[in-house]
Amino acid sequence: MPTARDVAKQAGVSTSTVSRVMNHDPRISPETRDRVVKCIEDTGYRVNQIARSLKTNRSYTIGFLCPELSNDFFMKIAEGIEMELGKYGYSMVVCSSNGTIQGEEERIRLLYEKCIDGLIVIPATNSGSHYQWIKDLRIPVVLADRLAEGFSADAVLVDNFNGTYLAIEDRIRQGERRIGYIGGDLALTNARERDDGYRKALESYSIQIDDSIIKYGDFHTESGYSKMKELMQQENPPGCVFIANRYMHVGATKYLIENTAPSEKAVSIVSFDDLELVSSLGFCKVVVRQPTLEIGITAAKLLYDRVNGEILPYPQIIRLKTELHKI
Amino acid sequence: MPTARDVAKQAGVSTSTVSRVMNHDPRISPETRDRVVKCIEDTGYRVNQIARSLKTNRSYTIGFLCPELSNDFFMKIAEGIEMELGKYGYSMVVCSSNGTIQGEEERIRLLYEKCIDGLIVIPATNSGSHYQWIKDLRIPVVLADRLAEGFSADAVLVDNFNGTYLAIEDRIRQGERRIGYIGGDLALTNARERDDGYRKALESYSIQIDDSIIKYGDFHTESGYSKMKELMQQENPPGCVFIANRYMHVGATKYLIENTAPSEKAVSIVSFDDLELVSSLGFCKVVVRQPTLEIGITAAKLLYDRVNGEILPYPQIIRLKTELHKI
DNA sequence: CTGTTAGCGCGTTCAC
DNA sequence: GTGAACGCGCTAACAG
Repeated sequence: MPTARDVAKQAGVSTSTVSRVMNHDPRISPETRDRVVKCIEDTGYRVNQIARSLKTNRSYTIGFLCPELSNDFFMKIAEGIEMELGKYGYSMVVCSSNGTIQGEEERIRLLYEKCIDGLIVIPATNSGSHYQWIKDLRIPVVLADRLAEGFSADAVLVDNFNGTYLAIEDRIRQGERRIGYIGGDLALTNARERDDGYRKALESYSIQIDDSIIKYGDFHTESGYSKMKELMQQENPPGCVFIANRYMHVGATKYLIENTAPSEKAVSIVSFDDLELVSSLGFCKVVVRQPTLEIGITAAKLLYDRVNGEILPYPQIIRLKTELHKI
Repeated sequence: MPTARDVAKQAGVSTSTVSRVMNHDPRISPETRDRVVKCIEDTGYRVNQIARSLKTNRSYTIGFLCPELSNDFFMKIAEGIEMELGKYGYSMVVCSSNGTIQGEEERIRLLYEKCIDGLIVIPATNSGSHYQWIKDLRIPVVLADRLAEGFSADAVLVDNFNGTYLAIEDRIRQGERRIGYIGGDLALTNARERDDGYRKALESYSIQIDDSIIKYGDFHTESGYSKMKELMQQENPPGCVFIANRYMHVGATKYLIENTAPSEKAVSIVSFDDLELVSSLGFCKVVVRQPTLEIGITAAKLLYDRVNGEILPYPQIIRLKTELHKI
């Protein structure tokens, strides 16, 4: 591991000169620069970012905290973040909170000790007061996908309400009157907004809300399966079901495949987010698509601006548009 | 951001004492410790890991480099790594190589500058000579899922050959004689091993290899679709097809759903890795399951041992068992 | 048991 | 245009 000193010695200059060359300081003679550059290449010298960070107080590292890693949706967001911040030489420490507040607290402390320049988090629960701690330490925080109660901060979300509203409206216009609902945990703001969109759409068309065809899962596959089962086993099942996210959509579809005679396909599905395959299966008629990669990119841009002291109104709540996609 | 000095001043001790308290140095009087601990809590002091790293030459950070982030398989591995190394206070910088050597080179340099203690990589291509650079700099490297040519290192893989062999054998015993194959890019060692397993199984049962029903995709959904299409549009399509990974399995299944009359289900599928849904669809009869999370955990353990100078034969090539799962 | 000293590798004055 | 000197926050070596 050659250091600046090694390069300096070999080039017959001081370490400050090496530092200047590394940082493209203009007031350095071409000859010296060339000589130093050559020695840098010869020795294979690379700045030690740790040492640099200590001096400059910037780590060029940001944290990404989400409830779980093996989740396509979260990781698509991560991908967007990496794409965007990678351009500026940032790297990303990825942490899983395991869906708990304790997990989040632990990870946040860890990230703070690592001197991250900023943090992007997908809240695991509806509670966000513990984020305040790191924010007070002057680390910019950007929420993604969901808001958190008790914590006001920059956030990048999608238009859950309108997306859902339009999807339901579309089904109503197709003549559907009895539309069931499989939602997510209402503690999560995105789940709540989708819920609101569903109810508001029915209300707008003077359709009575029927609580017996409204079920709440946890955004995971199994709950999609079991909730769809509950719906279908009623004496008067809905003719169409809205499902609030992709994983529950998979589970619900699984139930339908296993329990529907090939001829009927009585039930249709409307869903937030689709998955491969699902569209070929014939159950799903309409999908609300969200710009997942964009969520990451936008959050990264926002964080970048905050880290670099860009003057923006606070907080920035950015809503990205969803898109109604008919299959 | 309070520092050790602040705590020291407040507790009326020196910074080394604070440091000792932080590091649980036993030779420190209970009274002093208590006083210092109290001041630590009062000030909200946390070690600056950057400064610590500079001194100790350990960052307690490892790198995880993989071809893409929005990939369930890779991220399941990442999850395993985080679970295991998180126990020891490590965090993980996640980078995407975008499937290219240049991407890998870039990221590796970045990670080196960040002074990672070790690196786990899922090779993007069959070429691995560029990993040598960081290994020569005394950073332990562990490969996951695939090997890379021109680079000998620790690796955690699954038993691709046997897994495939047994799956094919099972089908042969079920009376299947004409078994097609949709493989991955043979540049990847895991794809090659699965290929060998397929061929060897046919050979063992004296079944002639028929190149017209052997196709190669790229492990992504679209290629699964198009290769299955090619197979099915032949005059004499296979009655059973082995598919070498989950994403191609999804694509292939998609083709079958869209092009198979509900009554027939003429073709059956055997696959490496299943996905939700796929098992309910009736096409897939046998799946070779790999312990994905375990790959990550095992790679992390191995890396941990290397980082901590554990004496182990070099290189360690660990093969995890796959499991034949009938649906 | 605890304080003093030195230095990790770099960037940044401030001289020259 | 370049070098010497200092300090970022911490830990390790040596005293006492």
